[in-house]
Amino acid sequence: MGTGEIALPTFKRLADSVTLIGLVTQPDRPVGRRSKPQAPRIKAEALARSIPVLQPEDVRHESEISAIAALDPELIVVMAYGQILTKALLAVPSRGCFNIHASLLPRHRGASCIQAAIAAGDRESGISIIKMVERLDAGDVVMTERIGLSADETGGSLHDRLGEMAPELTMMCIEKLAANTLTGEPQDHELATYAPQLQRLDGQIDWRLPAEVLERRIRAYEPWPGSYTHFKDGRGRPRRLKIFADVSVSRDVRGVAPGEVLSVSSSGITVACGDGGLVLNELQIEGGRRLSAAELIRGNAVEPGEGFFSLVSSP
RNA sequence: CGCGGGGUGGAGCAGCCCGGUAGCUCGUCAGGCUCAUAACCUGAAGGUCACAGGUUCAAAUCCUGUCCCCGUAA
Repeated sequence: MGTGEIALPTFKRLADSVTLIGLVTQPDRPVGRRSKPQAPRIKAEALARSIPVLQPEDVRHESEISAIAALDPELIVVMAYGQILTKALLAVPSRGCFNIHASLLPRHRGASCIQAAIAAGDRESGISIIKMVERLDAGDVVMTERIGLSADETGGSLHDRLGEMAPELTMMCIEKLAANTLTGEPQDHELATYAPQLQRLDGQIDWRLPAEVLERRIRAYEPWPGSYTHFKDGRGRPRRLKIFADVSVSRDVRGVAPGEVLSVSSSGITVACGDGGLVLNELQIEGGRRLSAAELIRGNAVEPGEGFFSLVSSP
């Protein structure tokens, strides 16, 4: 069971190595500019291999569970599926349900575990495979693999690295399971943290936060949900400004209101934060292309003293 | 036909509302200044103003249609 892109490498590996009797993934959702329903990529992969695909709107429903049970699975592997499995479903496969989770559990349980690791400033993250229980991401850990995070790590880069790591670990897990040598270790629930699902609005920057926090968050939220703020253009219209992960922290910034532009040069636009300042190097005005600070300055008059701001003031 | 921006010399933008053959910053090329330079000075090249049709003496600018790019919603 899986939906997210991160599950693709593992899905392909499983399809090549074991008998996949079915894929359960989220229904096609309308996405994009013309609201075209779009199928998860993993669905196309499954169809190309003639693997049956189920796309229940809600897997908690009895009829959906029996449809899965009808396939008579020995094992269910879950990765970035997007729905919570109920007790009844967890009991379907004879060898159980295992979840491949993109963080070092018990740290960062939940949907945005990858972003959370970077935003929290963690030095390392990794993949955990757990035996699933009813409580979200709380089952015994059966496999773990760690990797270090680099200083310029983004959500996207970590996502891809973890996605590539998962197949190997998954296969090891399955081999041990087949040999009856798989053991699990209970999580220390006291240490658990939760990373709730992110919304677009979460990408709005609150300049009152310390620059270091924002810098990490901007990296974590790239490319999803992305980071943005607003500014007033030449005609005074508030316009959305996307901020990409090429940012750095500027130290000696004092006595300036958060959100105020401190300096503008081809080497970046410096904005005051709650503590310190952020130097923005790569930006995109809504409707426009993604530009370096140098390019943006040429056509758009950004002056020191102007304010960047949030349209929805967060409490 | 979800909502909203936008398509103007190589790049980023202004001009469009109040029609009269195009401007700014940067880049490129040539020359100069300089120990030197991404700095400065002088000059030059480079644009069917997305495309098609319409209105008009005259359209980047007004009207209609088409294509393309971008942001964003459930």
